[in-house]
Amino acid sequence: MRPEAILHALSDPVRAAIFTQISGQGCVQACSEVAMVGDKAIPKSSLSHHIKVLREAGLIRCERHGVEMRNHSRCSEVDQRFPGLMAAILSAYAKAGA
Amino acid sequence: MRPEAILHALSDPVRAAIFTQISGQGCVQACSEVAMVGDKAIPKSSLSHHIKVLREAGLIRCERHGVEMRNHSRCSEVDQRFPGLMAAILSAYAKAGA
DNA sequence: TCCCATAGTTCGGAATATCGGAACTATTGA
DNA sequence: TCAATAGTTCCGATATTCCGAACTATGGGA
Repeated sequence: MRPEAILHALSDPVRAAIFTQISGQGCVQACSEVAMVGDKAIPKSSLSHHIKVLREAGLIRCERHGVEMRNHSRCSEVDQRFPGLMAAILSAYAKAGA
Repeated sequence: MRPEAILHALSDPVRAAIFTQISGQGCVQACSEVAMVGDKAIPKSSLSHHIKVLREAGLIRCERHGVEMRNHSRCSEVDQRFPGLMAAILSAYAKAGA
């Protein structure tokens, strides 16, 4: 879980939005449920790539449940290792988006 | 001053190291003074590019003083806009580097 | 003034990464 | 076994990054 990977993962607004969705809603979402960012549809190959980047950065964990993949946020683990980082990043995006 | 630009700028360990140097030492450093990261020399064209990325992200300000360029950290301005962000990122790198 | 040294920037091509459509794989239910 | 759903992988187009070489800008002598 390297800081550069985390920052890189979240330096893409689309991935940041996906991660916000995943960590917001009870920490579980199938990929197809995050396929819209704003009013823009994300092609599924791109979505798959984004999910992979988030996973490899250690930000989410993915489990197959039947035919779908569930994405769990790993906020608390990240926060334990890098206190305040997630919160600061997400609130920066929230502030800028507003 | 967009969060994605800040995260992108600092998602490169070399740039993060350069920024740490600039914001550490009294907030002023000529480019040539940050040309070493660890024991690795940064080619000056790359350094110039890195400085530009940091500048465009709003993380530093550059002023020409005679023949040299002085780089000032804009920590406090960034912190005012996105509280805790800089500190969290730099401390994450510090922790990971150790 | 002219030339040189110093400090950065810009150019350009090679290496690398990203995006997204099309084809593929995995799982479930009929 | 077949069809449908959910993701992944492949691959070509595009965009980014890296860095050496050439260029620009400033100041200090002779």
